[in-house]
Formats: sequence, C-alpha cells, structure tokens
Amino acid sequence: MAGHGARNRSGGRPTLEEVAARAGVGRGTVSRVINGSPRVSDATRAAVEAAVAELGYVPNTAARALAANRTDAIALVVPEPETRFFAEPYFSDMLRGVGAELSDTEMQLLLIFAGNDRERQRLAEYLAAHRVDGVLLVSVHADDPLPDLLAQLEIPAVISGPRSAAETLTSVDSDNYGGARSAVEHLLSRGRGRVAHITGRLDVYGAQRRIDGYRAALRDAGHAPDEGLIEAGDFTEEGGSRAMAKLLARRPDLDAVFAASDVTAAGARQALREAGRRIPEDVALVGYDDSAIARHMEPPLTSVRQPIQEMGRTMIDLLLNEIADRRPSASRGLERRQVVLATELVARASS
Amino acid sequence: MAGHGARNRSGGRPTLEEVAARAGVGRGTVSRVINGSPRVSDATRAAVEAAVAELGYVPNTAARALAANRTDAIALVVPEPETRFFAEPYFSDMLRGVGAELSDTEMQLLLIFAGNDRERQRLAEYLAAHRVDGVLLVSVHADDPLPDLLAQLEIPAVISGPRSAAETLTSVDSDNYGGARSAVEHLLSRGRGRVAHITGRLDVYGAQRRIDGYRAALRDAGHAPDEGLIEAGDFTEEGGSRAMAKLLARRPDLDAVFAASDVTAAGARQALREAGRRIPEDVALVGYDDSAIARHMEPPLTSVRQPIQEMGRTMIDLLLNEIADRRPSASRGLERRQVVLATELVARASS
DNA sequence: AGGTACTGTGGGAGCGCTCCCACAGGTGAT
DNA sequence: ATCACCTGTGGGAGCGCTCCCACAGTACCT
Repeated sequence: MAGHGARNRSGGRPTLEEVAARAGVGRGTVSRVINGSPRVSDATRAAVEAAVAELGYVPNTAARALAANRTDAIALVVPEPETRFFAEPYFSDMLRGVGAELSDTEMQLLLIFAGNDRERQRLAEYLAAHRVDGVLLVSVHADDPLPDLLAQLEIPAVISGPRSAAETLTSVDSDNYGGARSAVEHLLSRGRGRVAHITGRLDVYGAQRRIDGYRAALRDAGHAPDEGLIEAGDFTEEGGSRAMAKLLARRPDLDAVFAASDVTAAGARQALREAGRRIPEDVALVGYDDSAIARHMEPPLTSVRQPIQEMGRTMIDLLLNEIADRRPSASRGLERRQVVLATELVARASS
Repeated sequence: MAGHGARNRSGGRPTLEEVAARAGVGRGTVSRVINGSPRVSDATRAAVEAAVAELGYVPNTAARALAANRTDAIALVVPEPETRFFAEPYFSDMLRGVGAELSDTEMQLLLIFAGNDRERQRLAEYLAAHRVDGVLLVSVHADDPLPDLLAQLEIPAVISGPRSAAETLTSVDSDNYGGARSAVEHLLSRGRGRVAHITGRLDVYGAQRRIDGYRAALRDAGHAPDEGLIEAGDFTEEGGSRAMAKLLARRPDLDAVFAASDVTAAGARQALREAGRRIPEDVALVGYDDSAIARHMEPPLTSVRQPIQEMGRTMIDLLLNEIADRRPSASRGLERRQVVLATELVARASS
C-alpha cells in the first residue's frame, strides 16, 4: 500500500528530499531516477526506486512545471459549440485517436470548446497564461484568428484540415482530392455518365480540394468540363436538399451525385425522393465521411471514409515532436510539415 | 496590445516582481490586487492595474499552484467508455450545465474517461498526484471503488446519483421516487387500472427508488400490491423488450407500462408491436429521461424529464463549496449534503 | 498624553522541483 | 608519476508565486 512518509509538519505528501534521505542519496540523484536519466548506477537506481515505493512518492506537478517551465498538458481546441461536438462522430473519433496515442505518455489532454465569443476570450487568456505545452486545432475556418494567436505566443500547434495550401501551421489532413477522385471514378465505373457534385462550404479548403478531385476525375475520363453539374452546398442537410433541387431543375438528365458530406447526401436523397427519382436505379449517390448516417440511410450510402482516428494519432505525434524541438534559440519552423492520409471508398447500395 | 516587459534575461513573460517595480509597490501588494483582496487602497490598486495592463502580465499558474497548494482545476470523471459518453445525451447535458456554471470561475474543467482498467489506473495516479482540487463523479455503479479512493486521498468530490440511501459523498440526484410516482399517477388518471413496471438495473439505487415510487403511487390509489406486474429490466432496449414479453405472457390484461428509461420503453414498444398491441389504445406507455429517443418514437413517448443541466450546475456549486470549506483542521464532513431535484412529466401521444 | 486598534504596505521565507556546476574516484594514455 | 577525461553523485540556486509577520501611519478611545 501507499502512504507512509508523514514527515512534513502537515503530514502531507512525501517530497523528493524525503525520498533522497530515505534512499541515502542526494536530491539530484532522485530527480535523475524519476526522470529516467541514464547517468545513474544500477545499485543507486534500485535504492531510490525502493524508497519511492515505500513512501508512496508521487512528484508534485506544480513544482515540476514551475522549475522546468512546462506543463505536460496539451489542449484539443474545438472551435464549435458543444452541441456540434457531440452531434458529429468526427470529433469522437478524433478524440479516440488522440487519447490512444497519448495513453503511454505523461501528457494530459484538455478538451476546450471555443464556440462563442465568451469561450474564445477564455481560451485566449488560457493560452496567454501558457497553461499548455501545445495545441491541437480541429475544424478551423479559413478566417479564424486562433492560429495567428498561437503563432504569436509561440505555442506549438498542429491543425487538422489546413486553412489553405499555404497553411503555416503543421497540419494533418485526409486526402480530399484523392477521396473525391475515387468517389467519382467509382460512379464512372458503374456506368454513370453525368455525375453532379454538391460541394461543401466554399471557404473550407477541404471542400475546394474535393471539387478539384471531382473535376480531375471527370477530365481524366475524357469528359468535357461542365460547371452546370456543380452546385454549392454547405455541409448541412438542408443545403444538400436545396442544391439537389437546383441540380435536378438544371440537369434533369443527371444520373449520379457526389455529395461533399454524408449529411449533404442525406439532404440530396430527400430532394431526389421528392422528385420521384429512385436510388440507385435512376440516380447513384455517394457521400463523404462514412459516418453513422451513411450506414443507416435507406438505401445504405456509399461513402468516402477518412481515417480520423489515425489523423488524431498523427497529430499527437507531430505535436509532441514540435514540443520536443522547441529548443533554445536556433532553428524555428524550418520545415513545415503537412501530412496527408489516404481515404478509402466504402461501396454500399446507393451506387 | 500585450507584450512589452522584456525584462528578464530570456525576454519571457513578466513576473509579479516586475509588475511591482513598475507600479512602485511591493510584491505583496501586487499579489493582493491580483487576488482581489479588499485591503488595498484605491489609488494603489489603480496603479497596479495599470502596470499589469502595460506589461501584459498574466500570473504563472504553476507558481501559484505550488505556493498556494491548489490547482484551480476540477475533473469530471466518467467511468464509462468514450463511446457511451458520446451516445448518451445525459453526458452532454451534464457537461453543458457544468460548463455554464464554471464559466464565471477561474476553475478549469478536465474531462477524464475511466472506462477500462488502463484508464482507471491512469486516473488513480492522476488523483494521487493531486492534480485537481475536486472531482465530479457521474454514473457510478454501486460497487465502484472510486469514491473510496477519493475519500482516502481526501479529495473533495460530488457524485451524481448516490450509490445508496447511505451515500457518504455529497450527492445530487433527481427525484426518482417522485418522478416514478408522477408517471404512474398520470397513467391512473388516464383511466388505466393495470399498470406494469419494467425496472432498471436493480443494483442502481435510482432504479430502486423508481420501483418504490411506482409501488407508492399504486398503493395510495387503493390498488392492492401485485408483484406480478413488475419485471426486471436493465436500462437496455433488449432488456425492455424481453421484460415486456414476459409481462404480456403473465398478465395479458395489462393496460399500461411504466418503463424505467426511454430506451427500455423503446424495447417494450417493440414487444408490444409484435404482440399486436396498439399504443396507446391497448397499452399506454411511459418512459423516463425524456431523451431524444422519446420525441422521435412512433408514437411520441410520454416521459419523465430530469433537469440534467441543473444537476450539473448544482454539482459544481456543491463542489466549489467543499473545496472552499476544506480549511485547516476543524470540521470535516459534518453535514453530508444530498440534493434532490424535481422531475417533470412530459405527456405525449403514447399515454 | 499614552494606550489600543485598525488599515495598508513591504518583503522574508518558503512551496518542491529542475538545472547545472563542482567534485570524487576510476581509467587509460603519456 | 602526471595529465586528461570519463561516470556518478551532491547540493546550491533559482523558477514565480502565496502566506504571514512586521511595521508605519492614522484614528479613536481613555
């Protein structure tokens, strides 16, 4: 059991000093053992470890943070209201990946919502106080000032979904371009010739990349560019439904739709139903994200899966590296790293 | 703007000492201003505040934690896998209430999952290191050792859903007894005479209280006790379905069912359908929780609503009090506080 | 006039660590 | 033997706060 060591006047937790006395060594040596330094003899190490166990010693985090100027904590910042966080499986998958990668670390993960101005203000103060060693940023809009604040405070950060091709932060993303391509190629291979695209929010870089992939797939298959088959959506169900209605009015002969998200596809499905089109007989439908909604749709939705958990793990890897690299002076941000992970098409009955 | 004060050798963040020098006062006075002590003259306070603003001073959390022996952080511990956390609206509501109550505080909220042994081990170490000032415990099973660990470490804690009538921790709960009563009284007032009950997990105190409320309502209405109308469930859909089938076999004449949760009611509904009973014509159905599932059921489910967000807020209140009370020596746990919040019946088409 | 009691203030003494310099003792080349 | 250079170790000097004691100044009693 733990909890002897009632040495200090208040019977509080044992300190390094007490462990040192117990093991018959100096304070520095105990510190070395605790922190896994190799410059300790085996015999000494064993003695210290015994003392630690006997006293039930646990390092004082605050003291360590003060002396070493680090917090051993990183924040996962979600610039969305909590409701969206719980509604979208994206976040829980991300959290799972991050948590898994962090579990053999001493690092503590903080989950911080910054969905409204008040929460953002709090976050700014939090970051200014340097209460975390690094930040993970997910789902950031193009005009968000957060990345700049982070850069100004010189806090290591990794972003999921770069804001543009010229993203200055280290970033992790899935292959939106390739994912879109594979979706369209899949539809073409099924014999569809008039493939429409309902886009995501146009101020989101990933949505742009999906448009690029859509265009490239058609071009490479020898189709002439046809902007009339593209309609802007906004990642919502209603937007998808609206866009689909417009497309049907403009191109009643379309036989396939690639939607920029599963939710968008759900909206499109609704509009297709109302127009009396059958899925997939009349119009094939492909979504993006492979979320729960895709599996439960009627008919089940073909979708592009992103390796979200792996993205989370990768983000942590990169962030821990940045934190470790944050050395006195010398090189800063020489190599900005942009990792892109492959997607996978999951074919179901809708195409 | 922030960020002058490049006094220290490394150009780092300004310290208390520097603010004091700038304002022409002593260190102690600045500390008093920062911490809102009343024993500072208005003139001095103004001077210090000006210096703070000019230098962009932000207190160093680690130093404060070390000197004051507190962390200004509390943990919301969820002894469930993350999947359940995201699946059940209970947790997001709770989180919202907690977050709201905490937003005008300096306190930082940590979300900690302890769904498997490994996570539990980590949590134990975390608590042993006293990295939080207090703990919020939600959804704890009767045999969970966590509350005892907390007590042993003398960490203030508040539990939602006491483990028994003799709960030793400060607790917040909704009125399970009253909620069950109101559900049954509602059914009786609708002219139903043979009201069955599908219980929750019997090792959950709240489920027992709901059974008590069910019995009391029937007794007070002059009905003779009839244990044959009670069947054990386990809060799951499958359990509800199974229990309902047993009840129908045993008491084909029942005309109403009070289920211990909405999910249980969903299972019961399934079994009723399969037996060819109409809801509510043949059998009226009432659930518990008023979750999303209740609103979306066909027909919409009458249910007992718990004020979950308010429970979250109340838990924070109590916890902050406990933390503040944790004074040197003197009184400890003299008054254990058990708060019970009222529920509300939401009548819909199923009854 | 002296006492008592406040208010407001300065600054010493830690809090429990990490960092780093100093140094003992060993080992091998000169 | 002397020197150079390792490995392992002890402990001083902080890190930036809070706590608390001391004390000046003022106010109000006797």
